[in-house]
Amino acid sequence: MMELRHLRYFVAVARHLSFTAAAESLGVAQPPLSQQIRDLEAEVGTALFERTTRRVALTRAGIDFHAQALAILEKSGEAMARARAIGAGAAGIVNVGLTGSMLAGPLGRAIRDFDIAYPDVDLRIHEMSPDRQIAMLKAGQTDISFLRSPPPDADLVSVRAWRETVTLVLPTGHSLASTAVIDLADLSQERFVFLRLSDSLFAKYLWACCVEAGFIPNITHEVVEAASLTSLVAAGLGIAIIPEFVARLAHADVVYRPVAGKTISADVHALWVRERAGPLIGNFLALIRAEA
Amino acid sequence: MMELRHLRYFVAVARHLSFTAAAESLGVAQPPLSQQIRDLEAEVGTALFERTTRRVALTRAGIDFHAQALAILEKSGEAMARARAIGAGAAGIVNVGLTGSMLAGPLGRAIRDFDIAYPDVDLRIHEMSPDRQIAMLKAGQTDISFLRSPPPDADLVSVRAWRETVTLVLPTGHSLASTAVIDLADLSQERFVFLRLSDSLFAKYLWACCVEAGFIPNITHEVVEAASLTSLVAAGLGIAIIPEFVARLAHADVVYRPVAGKTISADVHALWVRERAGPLIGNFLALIRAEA
DNA sequence: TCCAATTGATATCTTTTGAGTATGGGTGGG
DNA sequence: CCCACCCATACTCAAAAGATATCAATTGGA
Repeated sequence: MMELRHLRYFVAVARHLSFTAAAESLGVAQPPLSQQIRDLEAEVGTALFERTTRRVALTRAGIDFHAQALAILEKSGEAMARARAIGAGAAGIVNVGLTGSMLAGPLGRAIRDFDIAYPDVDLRIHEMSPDRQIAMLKAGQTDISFLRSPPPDADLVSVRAWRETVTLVLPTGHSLASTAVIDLADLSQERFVFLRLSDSLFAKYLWACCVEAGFIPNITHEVVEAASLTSLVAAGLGIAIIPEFVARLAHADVVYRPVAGKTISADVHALWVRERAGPLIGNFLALIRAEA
Repeated sequence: MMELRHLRYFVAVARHLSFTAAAESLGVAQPPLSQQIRDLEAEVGTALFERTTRRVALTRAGIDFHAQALAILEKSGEAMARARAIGAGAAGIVNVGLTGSMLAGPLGRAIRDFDIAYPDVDLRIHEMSPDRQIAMLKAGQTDISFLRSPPPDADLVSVRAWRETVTLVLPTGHSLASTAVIDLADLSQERFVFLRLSDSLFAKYLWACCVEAGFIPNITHEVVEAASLTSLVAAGLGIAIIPEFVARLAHADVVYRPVAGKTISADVHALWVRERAGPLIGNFLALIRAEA
């Protein structure tokens, strides 16, 4: 059975056109080299060298085989190097699931840093709704996803990637639009747009903050995507409290105001399937933490 | 050192996702298989399988390596098959040198037959002057050449490929143009165009035929290419005796007449460098002889 | 023309390593 | 909780690769 050794030996003899010289370059004695070439020729079924005791030359079959052998040896080395790089987390593909409003924060900078630090890694961004992100993760179509306060799930690992502060969003004509310092308790009579309470831990947390401030928020609409909140506010359907980085996506017709008093924070979590966690996920998270 | 065996074993395990099943399909026991995979992983430097005692799965590095390994194994088999085919004379490249006037005869049909019989052989035709053909042969740029009566050469093997009869070429207005039977002796007072006597054995042979017929030909021009003779006759510079197949290339302004009496024949020889003679040359010549 | 030097092939012995057998350990199913 | 299945480990054996010594053939030079 042909082995790469045969090819290595063959290439050496073809390069030197001398068994003695090739053997020396390979660090073996000449007779075993002759033996291996002989075995190779028997396996291939035709002579690859024309040899007199004085000159060694490639046959036509040998010339063709030499080109093939070089390619095979190179490909073998490449395959090992690639596998090694992937194993070490320096190469491969990472499919990242996220919502569009996520890129304005540390994640956007981390992606840029990652491209520079790991040029052999193909980082693919998939912008999706939060529930679709969960589905894609479980289907194995994405490797990691970033969500604001996702529901707990037994199959998924969830760690906090970074924490954002929040900001109040008001329509431009709102009575508080020109007020500099607004406390949460000042909003007790307002109508609110919220993230959907059933799957957003952040929404539940906000609710609790309102209750603590002494009122139950009057929620007129619940949406799934954080960036949609701003649009609803602009449409005059209520006011909202949104993560700071979402506010980076500027919108006419609204104004942003900090919320005074107790600090309200929005956590972004990274999620992945435990069994599919490759070394790249760790590398990526490390970069995000460096940016946050 | 990685060998093809490692790849074969790896691919088998990847296919079955089971060491036991893979070992059975390979015809080896399971422990050596485990050992070889272990060695491979050590060589590559990263795990290729994730194995519990219950399930075997490819790692990310393993998935990539599997694709590479399949490609390498396929390429290895191909390389062997190709070399074997070339060695057996069923594949490769044959560079054929010839003059344009040669293709009208058995050679043209043999080339067609050869393309059908040996589809993996690339037959390349190089149309050249006779002396250039000799130079190309010696330089190793062509493998075989076809010449009418070439000069003997110690470096070259020369065998008769086929024999053609000859025909007399006259300008249309010639006094013998309407004569049915013409004997060589009738031409003693004519002006002739000949192939160059210094390198054409055929020309020397024709000269000898004329002498035998009782006259010394009055040669007005000597050329190198047989097809040129017809053009010179058409131009009224003399008459010529040319190989039969050259007459296939019809020309206005000339008429062809057989030469009565002793049969005059033109031999076409195949030439090649003895050391560079591959099996394809023999195959090609066999087809030509079948057509002749 | 002949001798010496060089090179590849052959024979034999040694060493390496791949393969087989026996067995242990861990996990999932009944 | 135990059994069965599967991969890993330990040990032995055989096959094959490698080393050494030697032969045969060819070429270059005297």
